[in-house]
Amino acid sequence: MGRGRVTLKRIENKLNRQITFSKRMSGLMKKAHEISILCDVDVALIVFSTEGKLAEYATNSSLMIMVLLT
Amino acid sequence: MGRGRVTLKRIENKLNRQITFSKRMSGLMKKAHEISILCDVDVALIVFSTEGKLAEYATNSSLMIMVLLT
DNA sequence: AACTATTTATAAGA
DNA sequence: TTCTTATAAATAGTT
Repeated sequence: MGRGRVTLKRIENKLNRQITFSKRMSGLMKKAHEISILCDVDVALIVFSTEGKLAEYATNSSLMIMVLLT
Repeated sequence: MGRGRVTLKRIENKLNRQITFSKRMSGLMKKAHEISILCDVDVALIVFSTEGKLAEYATNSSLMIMVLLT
């Protein structure tokens, strides 16, 4: 997407990696939300690094899973 | 996307709902894989309905979580 | 299961 | 670092 092709390889520059993470995480959560509504499913999504948990998304009914993992 | 706009509402037709689930689940797992590589993070993604678990995706290091939930 | 017209996501740029 | 925009990518409807 965007101005160039994606190369599936760790982004070495830390700032660029953080920027990409922030943008893509929004996209991923939006997609997760959409599939949950459109297809009437529950979704639990957890993203973490060695630093700890970075982000999470969960529909109501899968909240229990998130609690277990928090 | 595609030939029409998305309306964020449960797809009532069961076949269409299953088709959309299949298409979007592929997309979601691809995106999850991409962010894990590009941003060097671990991702766990679980999708289920009242029928049971439908799909899952997890990077190596978050496999433990998936095992807990299986 | 393929195709493609279009919408949507996003990499760079400002 | 929020906003823009050119372009890549996802996908809704179709076959």
